[in-house]
Amino acid sequence: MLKEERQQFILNEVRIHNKVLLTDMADLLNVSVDTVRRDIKELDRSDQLKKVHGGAVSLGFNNYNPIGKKIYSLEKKALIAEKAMSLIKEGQIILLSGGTTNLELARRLPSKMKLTCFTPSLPIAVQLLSKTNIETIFIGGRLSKDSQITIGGSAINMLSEIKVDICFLGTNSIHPTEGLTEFDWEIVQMKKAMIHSSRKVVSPCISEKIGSMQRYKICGAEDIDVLITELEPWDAKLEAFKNMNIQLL
Amino acid sequence: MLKEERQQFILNEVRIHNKVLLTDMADLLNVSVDTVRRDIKELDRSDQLKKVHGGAVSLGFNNYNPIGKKIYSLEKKALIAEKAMSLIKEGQIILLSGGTTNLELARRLPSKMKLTCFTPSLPIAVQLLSKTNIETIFIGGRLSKDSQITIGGSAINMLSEIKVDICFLGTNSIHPTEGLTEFDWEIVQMKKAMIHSSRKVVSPCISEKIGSMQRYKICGAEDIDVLITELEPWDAKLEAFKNMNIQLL
DNA sequence: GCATGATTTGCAATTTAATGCCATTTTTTT
DNA sequence: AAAAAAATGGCATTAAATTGCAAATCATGC
Repeated sequence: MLKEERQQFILNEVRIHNKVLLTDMADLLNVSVDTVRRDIKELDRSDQLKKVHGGAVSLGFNNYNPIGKKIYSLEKKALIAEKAMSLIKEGQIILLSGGTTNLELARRLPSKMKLTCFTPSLPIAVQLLSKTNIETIFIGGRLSKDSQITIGGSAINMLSEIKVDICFLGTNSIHPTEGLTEFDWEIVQMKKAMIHSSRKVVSPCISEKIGSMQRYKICGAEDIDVLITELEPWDAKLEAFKNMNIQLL
Repeated sequence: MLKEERQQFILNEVRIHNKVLLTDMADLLNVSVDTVRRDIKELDRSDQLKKVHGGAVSLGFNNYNPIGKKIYSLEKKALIAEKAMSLIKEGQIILLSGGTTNLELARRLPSKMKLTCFTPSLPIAVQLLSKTNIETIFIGGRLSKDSQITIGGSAINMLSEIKVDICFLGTNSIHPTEGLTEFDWEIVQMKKAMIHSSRKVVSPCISEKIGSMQRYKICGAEDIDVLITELEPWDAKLEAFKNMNIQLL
């Protein structure tokens, strides 16, 4: 196998997953990690990806958390995404907020399923490009560099003009009494607008985030219709949500 | 077997597989690897493929943009992008249409330059994410899967609400008398709206596209302010544009 | 037909590049 | 602070490139 092929492969993996692990690449390509490291170093020097400790990430899609940890919670997010899939039916209009869990969901949407999909998230839009039967409508606005979604008046304005069947609301913090909270004020505004534009609100949320709280409130826990976690339905952490008319998945 | 035949065969293999191994070719053609090496060297010198350690790959083998399309005539586009850079000044508000030439331009924008940048192009937005001082505003709308830009009423609407200093209008076809033309009607609408929102219209355009024509008209050649090509200013192809009050770069 | 010169091809010696391995240092995680 | 994972730099091994050279092939003009 040519060096160029290998590098192309790595680049391709990065394009698809937004990140790669050195060890995975070494495994898949049957070369030593040193070689992959050298390849990634070259690709980094030629600005085709960004080298990070343990692997590489695609340019622009900055992974602020270390890559190893990310992979770990990725499994939970994958599980949540699988569950979320069961809520989606052919022909529906859905709205995907940002966040890596929703990105996992977007990745899993079958190419053959006819859907209309609104999103303010750049990585999700990129992911949806490859799904031939999904019509993607991007919510325009000012791009926030760290969350990689559009925010601001123009985006909220565009949201105010739509009504979708289901909104998958990437959730950073959820608390039985305090509800859904966020660190960033502008994102709060976006999420409020999203809830307002949706008939049904689904909150995919990994268990670590249950019970946590941040500065600004988006809505009460009772305002969401479905809570999806990677936990089994009888888990203690979910107890507090059981008499709230929330469907637990 | 003639040398010509052999080289044609190699070229064909490259076209089909995007790569060839030196040893495979030597085997298939029953000649020594030295011969194949010499053939590949010749083909490389005449720009028909790219020679690499151990074989050859097709031209443009690793010219991928962030979303995964190959960029052809990268060199020319890079040159145009460099020229275009000279038109941009700190603090300006610019509008970048889609197209790979503009993508090259976006790639070159210095991270430290303060700019506000509107774009309906997904790859360009991704590229701009990593530029810390550039505020990016994404024009929302329906995403066209092949051009990877947003189109449709919503996008045009958003464009109608802005006014920028310079618009870099990726150009598919330009003709001295027929003006700028496009194949896709929806993109025509977008480009018309972009022109309308801009004080100054710049058309970066590789020389192959000069003189060509497509189905729908965007605007007359005289409606653009600057034409940037990779050619020298005295090139014959540019003659027709010289008495049109267009700045040539 | 065949001698001549140019081109093409294969071979061998040498140089260069790619890869893997390992000891050491740095970074990350616990 | 200790342990684990990853990065770095040096070195050895192997594969490939380069160069020079000689043999083979070819076109040509006589």
